[in-house]
Amino acid sequence: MAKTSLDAFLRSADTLVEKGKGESKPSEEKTSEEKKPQSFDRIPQNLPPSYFVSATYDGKKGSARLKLYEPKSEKIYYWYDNTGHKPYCLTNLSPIELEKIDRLKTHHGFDHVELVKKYDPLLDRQVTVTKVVAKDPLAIGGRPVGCIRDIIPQEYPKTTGIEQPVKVWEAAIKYYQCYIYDRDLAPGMLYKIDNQKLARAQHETSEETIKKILELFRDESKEFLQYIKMWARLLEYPAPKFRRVALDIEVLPPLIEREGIKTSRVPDPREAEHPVICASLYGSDGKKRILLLERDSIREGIVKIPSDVSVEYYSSEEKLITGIFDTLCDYPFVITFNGDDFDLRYLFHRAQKFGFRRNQIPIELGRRVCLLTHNLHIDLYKFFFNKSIQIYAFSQKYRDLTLDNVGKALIGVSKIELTKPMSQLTYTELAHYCFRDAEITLRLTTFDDNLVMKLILALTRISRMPMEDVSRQGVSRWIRNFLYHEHRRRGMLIPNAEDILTLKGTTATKAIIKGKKYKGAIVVEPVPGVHFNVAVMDFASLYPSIIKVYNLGYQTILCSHEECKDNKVPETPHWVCKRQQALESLLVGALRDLRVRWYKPKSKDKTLSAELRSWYDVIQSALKVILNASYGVFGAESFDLYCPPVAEATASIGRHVITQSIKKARESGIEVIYGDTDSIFLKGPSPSQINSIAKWSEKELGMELDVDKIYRYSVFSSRKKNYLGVFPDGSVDVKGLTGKKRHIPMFIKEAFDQMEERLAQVKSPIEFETAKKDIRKIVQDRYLRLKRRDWGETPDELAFQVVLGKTPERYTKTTPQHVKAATLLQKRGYELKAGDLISFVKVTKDPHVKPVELASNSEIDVDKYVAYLQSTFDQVLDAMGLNFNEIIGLTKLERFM
DNA sequence: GCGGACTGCTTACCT
DNA sequence: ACAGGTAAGCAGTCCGCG
Repeated sequence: MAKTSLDAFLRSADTLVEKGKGESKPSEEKTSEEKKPQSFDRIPQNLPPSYFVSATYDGKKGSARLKLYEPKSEKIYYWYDNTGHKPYCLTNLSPIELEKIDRLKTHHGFDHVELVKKYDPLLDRQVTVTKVVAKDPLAIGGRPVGCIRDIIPQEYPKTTGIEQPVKVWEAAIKYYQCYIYDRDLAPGMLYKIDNQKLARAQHETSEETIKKILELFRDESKEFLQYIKMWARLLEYPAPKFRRVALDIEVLPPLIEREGIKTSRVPDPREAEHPVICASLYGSDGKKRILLLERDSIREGIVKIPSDVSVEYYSSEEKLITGIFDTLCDYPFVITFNGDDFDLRYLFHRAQKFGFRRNQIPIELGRRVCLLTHNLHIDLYKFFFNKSIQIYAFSQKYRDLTLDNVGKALIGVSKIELTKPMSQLTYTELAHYCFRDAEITLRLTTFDDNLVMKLILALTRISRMPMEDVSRQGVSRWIRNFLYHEHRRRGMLIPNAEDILTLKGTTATKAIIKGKKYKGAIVVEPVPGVHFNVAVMDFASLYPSIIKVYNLGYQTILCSHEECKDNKVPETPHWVCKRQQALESLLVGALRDLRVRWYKPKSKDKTLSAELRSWYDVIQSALKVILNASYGVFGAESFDLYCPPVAEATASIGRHVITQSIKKARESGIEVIYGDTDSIFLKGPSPSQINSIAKWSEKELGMELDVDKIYRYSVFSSRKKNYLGVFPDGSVDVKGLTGKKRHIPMFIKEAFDQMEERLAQVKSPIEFETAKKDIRKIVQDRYLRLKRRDWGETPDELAFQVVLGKTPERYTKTTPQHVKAATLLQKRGYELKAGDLISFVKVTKDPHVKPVELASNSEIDVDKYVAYLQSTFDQVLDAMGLNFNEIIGLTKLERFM
């Protein structure tokens, strides 16, 4: 092994010469015979219980290939399908008619046809369709032209006597997904292989728990209970340890001159023109390695690297790349940050440049992804990019999608700052820089007891997708997938999106916002002022509850039965089926109930072990992510079961429910000071009043309305979605106020925070009066500091920070201020793209904005900042009976002038 | 030619 | 590539104005 310990590293000069001669060949040794069968190509006769983590189609074998993670040896094993399962699609054209299509019969991928019975959920009846079976999945629908789904004609001339339009179903489903559905497999669960047969491995302790869970739902229907049981089985199962390695590479691009400054461009992974000079591999097993390419240009003295990190030198780039590949194959899971688009893609092309043969590169190159042949690649960039994950799993803790930002926000570790170009770094600097990236990447998956890995596993189980897919795709795919799975399991035809739309595509309400498809939620006009003793009641998962209780789904909305037409959705012409149960209603309903009644309470149950509690917490947050999107997807055109009236009905029932609740509260003599979508803010309610409202809701609406939080007091202006509440423990809940928004200058935010601190101390209306005096002082002080231009050496504190929604060139309709500033930056040679954060200040001279890094104190337009200070504080001042102008000492006359 | 009223665009937020 | 509703600031447009 060409490993050099720290000591050797310090004596690097000698080592360099030695390797330069090529005497030590780490890579060749590692790929030798004894290694290979150990690390992959494992096709066992019998396999101890292993987690089914991924599935693909193997073109050479012509069958599904599953990857199983065996948690004891911590290795990936393969299993190839041996049941003869084949890809197919369905059509309503009869075998006789299909027989007449020459291009189908002679298609190289065509196998045979057979008749099958299915239930058509749109027609609500049994149908017989033809299953067109193919030899390989690409023959069905994988290619742009000439695949079976296009060959089966869409229209027939009248003379043929074929009346109904010809349809093809289920042709766009990925083969491995189809395989999972048909065999009712559960990704993320334990399987074993007995005599070459794949079978579920049971888990004893979770069966005990499932009995307990079922008892919670004794009143529910048998069908519903089955779903509770199915989900509980998937979710109770504990998670294994995932042995994994984080990878990060550094590439050396040439220097270019820009405005006299030497910089470089980000290397293009498709071209892979420049050398890979460093790679870091940070293993969950504690193995930490830095692989460096020897370069003549580097001379350096004594260096420091933590002693548990091994540093290895490679005399050529080929050997370095081989070294990386060998390690990647050693681990069942490989973690990167943007490896799909950079690290793995670069390595793939770079290896090709060096003439590596296809089987020497363990990377499967896709258009948007880079998977690994023998194991699994999780790209954390894709996972953290997911909006639902950002908001609901990590409550917006990170906003900029860079490794530095996510690292800082979630684990408190930043990237190492580079002060010079890559080419001028010493080995130590380079090693440190690269290593830190790999460290952050791995630690993003280990923090909070491996939260991220567990979350991905939980989502894998719910969505029934391979781990690689679930970590890369959005919530609408997850939801579509478990719904598709259920269709197959129950012998239901999976409808084509256009058929749902033709039959049930209309909405009837008018949205308040221009350009939206239907009316959404209600926001109650707040009662301005300071209110003491406020109880906030809300419906736990309102929309999922509605979907469950009102039996909503694409099948049941606007169904074909006369008898159901009187089962109207309030404020709409829509009706809901009384005969059939919607799949969405059952599946989403069961998930909701499990979260609210089991996982959420268990995640806080101190009698459980910390380990179990943490698992339950993962489950409840995975469920939260799914449930929060379960209504929205029906209104999203990109969703494959897109059904606008389902979304519209959900929102409409939501409005009905909240309106009824407000009415009930007022009738009980409680003042409702605010409400938004699923919540009502009650002023000074008695416990019995709260109790009676909760009871009423349960009985009349069939939904749980509970106290969510209590405020010692709350402050409302007349603005909706804008308020401040102080909890009994003194912590402050700020919603929607400008003072809390991320884009405002620190200088203003600081003043706002001071006010918040002061408000936290207020316990009674009397104390409020003295707090008001202090708040006046806070505002006054900020105002005077602005007037004195007293904010520091640089205008940094005054910078607004706004995200670029798109590349600057693509703002064609207007040019907002941050875009003006961005353009100025571009002129200086910065490359800007969507998602970049622009920091700018307001100045007196013409475009009135300037990027903060180009601005000086003297140019600042103080009046603009005073105006901004005013509008920020106005949101709370008027509620407290204060006036900004009066505070800063303007007389009425001065204000008028 | 200029200012006010208006609409539209954009971002950040709430549920 | 889940929805709609709200606030705020600014860009751009229209219209009146002897």
